[in-house]
Amino acid sequence: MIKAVRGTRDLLSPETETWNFVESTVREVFRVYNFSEIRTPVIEDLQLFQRSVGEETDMVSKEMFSWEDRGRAASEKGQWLALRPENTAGVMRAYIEHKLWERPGLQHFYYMGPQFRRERPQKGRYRQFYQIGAEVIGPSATGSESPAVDAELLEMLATLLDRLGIHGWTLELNSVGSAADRIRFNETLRTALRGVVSKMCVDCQRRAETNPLRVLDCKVPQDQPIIETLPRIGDYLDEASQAHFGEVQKILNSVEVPFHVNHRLVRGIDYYTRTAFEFTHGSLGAQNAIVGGGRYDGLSESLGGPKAPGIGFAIGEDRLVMTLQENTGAAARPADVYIAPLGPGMNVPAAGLARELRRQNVVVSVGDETFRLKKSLETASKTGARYALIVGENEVNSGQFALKNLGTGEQVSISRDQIASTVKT
RNA sequence: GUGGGUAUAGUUCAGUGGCAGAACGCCAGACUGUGGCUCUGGAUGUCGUGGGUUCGACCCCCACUACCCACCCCA
Repeated sequence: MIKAVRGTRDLLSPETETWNFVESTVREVFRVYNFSEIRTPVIEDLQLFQRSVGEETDMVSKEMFSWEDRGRAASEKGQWLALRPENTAGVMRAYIEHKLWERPGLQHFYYMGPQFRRERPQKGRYRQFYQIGAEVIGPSATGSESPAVDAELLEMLATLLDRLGIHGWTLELNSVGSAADRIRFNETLRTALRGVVSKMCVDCQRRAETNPLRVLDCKVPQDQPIIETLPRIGDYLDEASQAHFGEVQKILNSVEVPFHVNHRLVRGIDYYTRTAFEFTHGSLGAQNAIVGGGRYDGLSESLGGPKAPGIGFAIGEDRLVMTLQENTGAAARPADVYIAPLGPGMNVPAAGLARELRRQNVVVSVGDETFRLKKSLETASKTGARYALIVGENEVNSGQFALKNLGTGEQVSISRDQIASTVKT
């Protein structure tokens, strides 16, 4: 048997109803913040991710699906392609490629779609997973660097989660500083670690070399007291970054979006600067982040574009749906009417009736003339149809159809032009 | 990439070195144009794959694969 490949899965009804609910709510909420949709390709040039996400990150160095495409001629070298592991880089690529800074004002984008990372699957983590994200990008003159943009984006997320009925989320907020701040802080951190790292877990010993920032993220209980003694990035921010971070918090407080500052929050993508954040949810097990994001003031330049600061986030849709299904059980959407053709030749009038009703927006499901009535009614009620419409010789001859309410058991005989209105009320 | 667990019917799971099981679901009949309830019957299947031990393996051993959970990383 051919099966879905490792880390991928089929989404079936009724779960797809929850996905549709999420996506339509997202479109509604994002619309009032005046974001518009962007769709970028699933396949991109490998270099796009090497230069934005960072060559040294796990995402690029270990987790990417990439391959060399065939050249046009057999002798020609092919281009290295990759399935996108995230969507911010693609959006920024499109922004630069189409010179979207020429459009008036600050650009507000949102996207939803599959992303691909070749990781070991586990709860809330798949090789093909779905992200819903938004990005705000523009030249400095459009106000793209303003802390108000950060706060607005976070407020939009809070509104979305509330509207979806997700309770118990927490917003963790930090500032990772400018690129220059990060370099200075990394030096300091490395120095500080030199004295204590031998007493820490093996992972931290490795991180101290490869990516010292991640030591702050360590969850091993024995390491916690040591981590408390390490320098905080908050103390190494330049004045502008400090002011920015302060203003973001001030606005969030004023619009009553609860958050807490987590000085140890760091993120695994190179392009993040200043504001970094995560929304987490307790019910998810180890993969508890449902949203992650931050500011990326230098990303455009690193992709060869003009200065175009921005900020964005990505929601893990798979994880979000998981939290939702613990609260609300999604129900499959049944038909309004199940048409039961009864006896030879009845498929023909049944098809005509079905077409007529569907034109009036009635959800119709049709049986087959070979079914015995008992079987038709049974199928109708098992699949949740609200009404059964019997189409037999008697009905066709008289023009009066038997319409049975499957909830109450009540049955009426009505003419064909009364069916739609009866069923809808 | 590392560690642990699991693999038997459509689903959830029992099971024993000697005929492959239950519940639910599915199909049919009882009831020829009236569902839900009930009763009766049926099909469920390469017991994950490949080797080995054995008179005999779904069971014991080895390898592989897949899934789940965790690490790592991230959404």
